[in-house]
Amino acid sequence: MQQDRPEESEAIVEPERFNQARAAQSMAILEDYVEMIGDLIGEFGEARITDIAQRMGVTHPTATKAVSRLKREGLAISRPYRGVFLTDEGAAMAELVRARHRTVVDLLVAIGVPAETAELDAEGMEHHVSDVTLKAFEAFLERATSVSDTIEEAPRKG
Amino acid sequence: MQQDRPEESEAIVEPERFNQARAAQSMAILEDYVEMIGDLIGEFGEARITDIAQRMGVTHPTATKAVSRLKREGLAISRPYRGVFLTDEGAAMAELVRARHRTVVDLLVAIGVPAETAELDAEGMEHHVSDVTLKAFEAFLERATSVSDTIEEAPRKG
DNA sequence: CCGCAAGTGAAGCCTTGGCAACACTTCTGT
DNA sequence: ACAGAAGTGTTGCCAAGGCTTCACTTGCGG
Repeated sequence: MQQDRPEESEAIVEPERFNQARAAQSMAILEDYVEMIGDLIGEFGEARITDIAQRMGVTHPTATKAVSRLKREGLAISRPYRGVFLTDEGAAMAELVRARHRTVVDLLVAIGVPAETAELDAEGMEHHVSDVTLKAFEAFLERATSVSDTIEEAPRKG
Repeated sequence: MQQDRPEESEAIVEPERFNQARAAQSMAILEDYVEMIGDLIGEFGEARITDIAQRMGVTHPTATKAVSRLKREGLAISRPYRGVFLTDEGAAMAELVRARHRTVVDLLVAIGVPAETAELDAEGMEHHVSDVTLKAFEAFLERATSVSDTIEEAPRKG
């Protein structure tokens, strides 16, 4: 019953994608928090633990712990009983994450996914979208947009 | 500096997508193991802990623990020092996961993502693709396929 | 048939990301 | 000015998913 085991090369390549997926996962929450803190600072001028916790749907100790990790990673700073702020690095990450999120949502919508579903699914998917894939998404959207312009604007003008 | 806080409705809806993403994440590893076990059974007639561990890129105790969880969830069965097998439920899940994986990879490729990158990114993304989105992917692929048929076959026939 | 290598299991540890409970600050209204 | 409410921090707990180490079965070769 036992056939030959896969070649060495296969055996080594296979697990890599799982390792990569796991690595992406460990960044995912950090990215979510950074983006959220960026949003809050944009809206209120500061990000408070309670607000972060509420928006992330977790309790405040969980948010505190996450912020600790962000500080350890050099993405955020904070002083006791004061708000949380992003470092330059953190702000840059927030911007990238936000842009990627938009692109993923736009792509899903362009593919034909309902906007609300796109928003929900993008939240989980976005963290696994590599730079290469992101570029492909952008290129596709550009093509799709010009096509829909042709279709939608022609009658309007006519 | 402090503006008004968001409306109640926003405050409640916001966290939902994170909760959903987290729930998907907790299923992700289960799905990966189930699919992998299905693959191994298909190839060798049985799935052994060592092989599962090797393919997943983890040590064997980790695989053992994962299998324990699968058994607890009713997706797999096993006896000490014997292989691991899927229940009907587990086999059904494996099939769904496999099909979804293929669809996601195909979609990425259709969008213009290099095959190898598509494979890597799909591994992480697939677990966050809802049924609605999957349906949209399938519909898009059907359209894209017929279009490329038109483009590719026309010159061939001419 | 018996011993040793490979495979498996079990225990214990780490980190992460949740939680609740409790302690302490800050802020606010009287 | 101060008491209570709201916000924040701390501590300790849990489960999951990693790991290493060690013990035990299995199964195969001599």
